[in-house]
Amino acid sequence: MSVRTRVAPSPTGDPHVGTAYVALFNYAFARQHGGQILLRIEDTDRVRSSDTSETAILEALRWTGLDWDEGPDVGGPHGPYRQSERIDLYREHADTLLRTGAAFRCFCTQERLDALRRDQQARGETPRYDGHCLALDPAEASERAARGEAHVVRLDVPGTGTCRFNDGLRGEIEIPWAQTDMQVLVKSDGFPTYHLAVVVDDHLMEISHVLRGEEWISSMPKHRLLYDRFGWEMPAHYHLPLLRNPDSSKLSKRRNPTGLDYYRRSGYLPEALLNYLALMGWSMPDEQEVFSLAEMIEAFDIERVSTGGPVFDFAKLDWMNGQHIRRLSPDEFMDRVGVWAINRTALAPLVPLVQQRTERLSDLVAQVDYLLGDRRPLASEDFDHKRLEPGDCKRILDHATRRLDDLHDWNRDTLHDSFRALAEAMGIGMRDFLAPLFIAISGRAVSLPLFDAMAYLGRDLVRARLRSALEALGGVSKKETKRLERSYREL
RNA sequence: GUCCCCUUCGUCUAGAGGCCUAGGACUCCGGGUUUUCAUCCCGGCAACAGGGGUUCGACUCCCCUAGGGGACGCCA
Repeated sequence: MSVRTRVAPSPTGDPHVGTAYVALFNYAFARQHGGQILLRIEDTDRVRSSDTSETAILEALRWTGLDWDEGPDVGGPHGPYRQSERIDLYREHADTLLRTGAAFRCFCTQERLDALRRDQQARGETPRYDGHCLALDPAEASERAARGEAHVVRLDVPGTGTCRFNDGLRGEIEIPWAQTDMQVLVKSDGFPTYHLAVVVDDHLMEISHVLRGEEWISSMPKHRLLYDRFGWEMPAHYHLPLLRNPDSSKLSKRRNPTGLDYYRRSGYLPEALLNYLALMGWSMPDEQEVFSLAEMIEAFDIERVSTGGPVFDFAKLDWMNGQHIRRLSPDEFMDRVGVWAINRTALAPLVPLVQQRTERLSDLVAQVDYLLGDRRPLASEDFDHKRLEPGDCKRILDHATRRLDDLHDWNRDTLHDSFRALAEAMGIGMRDFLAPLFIAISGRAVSLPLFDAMAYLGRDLVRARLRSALEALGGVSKKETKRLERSYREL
């Protein structure tokens, strides 16, 4: 049987470094075995999925240097590769489950479900659907459904016994069925949930090996049950460890840059990033640390993947990047600088900002240094201001960060509007409000227009600078975080 | 709270019962090369979570405890 793996991102946000991490292992594994890798877009969340996100993810993944044999952009024999275009397939399979009694229609209201969950949690139980609608007569249920009554389709999960399954890295794992919820398979909007879609697609797309994040282990019983109910053979599953913050929690954008865009813009070479990610959980048999993708494929062995959650270490990433940069020939080096930012496309947005402020061409570099490179390191004195206390600055930086995380369209005007509204809500004049932000973003009190600069830098770089500014102000304690959270909510 | 997973230097890891006086890399600290800096080279600090077993012998196997993480959504 030929090896087929897949990478299946959900287009609900910015391209994540974790996606590249999992994609890398899927890629190396498939290529190592002379198999194929495909890319599938998991856009079954109608509310959160967006085309913008999908485009950005594909582009970011391409930037890393990985590619795929089948996907929404390249086509292939198992398409479509976008789940939103496969709805009929899921409906058909849900019907099969309904017909065989493996699943049932559920008409319970959100209120009932919420109350149920509350009670169970109060009693210290794992929240789980109580099977209320299981008692419904299937014929009657489908009649109600046919009349258009809102409902979902749930998986019928046994209440007792144990589910056994195998994880390629950990061996056999047992989870009591009582821990597994009667998962919603089809939402009331007719779209499938992840669990139904992933099983149907992995089977139909002939995936032989699933390499995915560790957070899916607890969903294995649902998937195992679905494969069994469909009478399908289950692919081999390997759950990769999760990338961690320095405090060992799951890598999160609030604490670390998680966007691939951050790494690209900060001047990391994609091959260095990939090399570093490879080291997060895998090592060469001879412990060679600096290597190319081709060398990795050559030597890759899934058995050598370790299970402990690796902490993402920027110091080592920097060293790794330096290793790759120094190995470039002078010609390659010049080319890479060009590809990075010294090209017409990347520079074009800066022209309207700098041209009218320029008398000599040599003025240019000093004006854009913080846009092309890092801004200087900050100290708390940098935020001294005649009308703002350090506490005010913290509040502004914190609230700005929160507001930005909720901002969907990232451009000069939306940034302006959302900050104006925020300043007003906080009762601070726009001029004062912007002062700490200028420092945080540019490192200077006077610089190019703030919103243009932020638009140019992009989400990830801006988030990182705001966080580092907050740290320069002494950081935010747990207690302060709580207070700031409340203060933001009350705006 | 319940269930599951994980546990070697600060960090990433090697180690698949004797090769371990536990090796490498990053960071840090010394020293050398270099007009400065960086690179490069040399050296140093630093770990098998704890407790029971199994065995002639445990970092390696088993159990318990502790710690960390994840899951518990009509999100993926």
